[in-house]
Amino acid sequence: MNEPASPPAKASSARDKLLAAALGVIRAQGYSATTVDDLCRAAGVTKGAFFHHFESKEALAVAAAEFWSRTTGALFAAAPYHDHADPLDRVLGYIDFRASLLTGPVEAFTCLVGTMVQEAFATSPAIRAACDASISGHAHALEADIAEALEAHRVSGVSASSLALHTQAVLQGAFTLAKARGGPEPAAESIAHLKRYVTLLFRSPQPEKSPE
Amino acid sequence: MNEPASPPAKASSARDKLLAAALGVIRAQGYSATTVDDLCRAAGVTKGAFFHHFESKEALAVAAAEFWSRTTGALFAAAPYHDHADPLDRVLGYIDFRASLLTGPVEAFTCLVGTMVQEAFATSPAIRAACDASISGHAHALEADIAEALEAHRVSGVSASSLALHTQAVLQGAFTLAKARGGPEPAAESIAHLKRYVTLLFRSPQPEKSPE
DNA sequence: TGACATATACCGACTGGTTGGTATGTTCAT
DNA sequence: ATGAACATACCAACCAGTCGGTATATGTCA
Repeated sequence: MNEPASPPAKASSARDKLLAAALGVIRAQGYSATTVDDLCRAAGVTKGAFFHHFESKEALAVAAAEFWSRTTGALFAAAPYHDHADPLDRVLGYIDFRASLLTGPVEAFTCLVGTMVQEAFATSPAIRAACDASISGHAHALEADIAEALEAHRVSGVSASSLALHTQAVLQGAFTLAKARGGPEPAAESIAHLKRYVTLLFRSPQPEKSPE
Repeated sequence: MNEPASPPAKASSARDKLLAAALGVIRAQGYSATTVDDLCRAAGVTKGAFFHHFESKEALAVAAAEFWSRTTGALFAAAPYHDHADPLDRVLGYIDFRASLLTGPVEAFTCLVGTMVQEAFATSPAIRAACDASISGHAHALEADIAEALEAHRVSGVSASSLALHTQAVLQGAFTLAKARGGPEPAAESIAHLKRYVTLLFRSPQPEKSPE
């Protein structure tokens, strides 16, 4: 929120190790089932270091959500799909890029904030808000390309923000199915359906009536 | 699994109360954060009764997933969308019915097994399997109508099972977004996108090439 | 009929290990 | 020597699960 700009420009090591460890441990075990000791063990730090850097377990979760936003934000910002000239190609490229990330064990490609918000939305307003900011922020980054594509292809009756959020819903649901099934296959298929939806939406002849 | 047919044909009261209470409590707090005492308090029974009927907390979760499948299965079986003559109308009616359920607080319309599998998929094979059975079973109930509609409208390149599973992914993702945002609106919009996808899929001119 | 056995359903105090968090240091760069 | 960055020992509350007991229904044999 309102940190003093940046401590001494060099972040403390234990804090970074804890945040990095939290991404993996919480995605695999969930937030509630993850103990402070689990996180300290995974990060190779002591409990004293944990509570030196974080006021509480909940504060670490909020910081982890922000850390997640930063690291995934950088990953997507550096992805090659931005190079396409046509905005629709950039949107479809984003979807392909998401599909290409579905490798390794399930806990390695699923979403930290999606997992956390499921457990904590009703009990921790701070965690809920941090997870919302992460998902909504990521959706917002897509919105410009989607809006441009909608205009270029004269698609009406669909808002860019709504479609951007829908892509995130499909991805979150794809992760849930992957967890239930125990593998990435259903997630890959769902993302393929999402791509087909976007393709159909931008290719279909425009109806003159506006939907509800 | 292999119970002696049916105890004395009259199920025990404490067991039913615990299962019914579990649906609400676990959806609001998550599985790990829900204690056995929480469940006993909500059900109005004692701990002795809990462990008389369930071997462990994990066993209750598995039984709750099965109970969830039964009760939601009955709800959807009794829904009016089955009356449509056209199979596509039944599929679209199902989607509308799902949208109509998005009322009240978030924890009242979200999915028990989707919530549980997020936390337990990596730590409890039994819970993961029970949640998978619930989601996959529900998808399977849709598959017949979808298959019929695909054939009637000569849609190719999309399998009924894949599309059925995708509807569940969208719904699960819609719930995740609703939890993050704190209200049903994003879920309703995502379900509207799903309906648009199905509509476009069944109205679009068929390409001769088959997708990957 | 009634004494006795058996089984199920339930009660609630108790336990041993765990939990998030604290109190009190120590180390080390400035 | 001062403060930030750790480390270690500790604590009270909490947790899942146990255990000895009670209540009640049903069967059964004399």
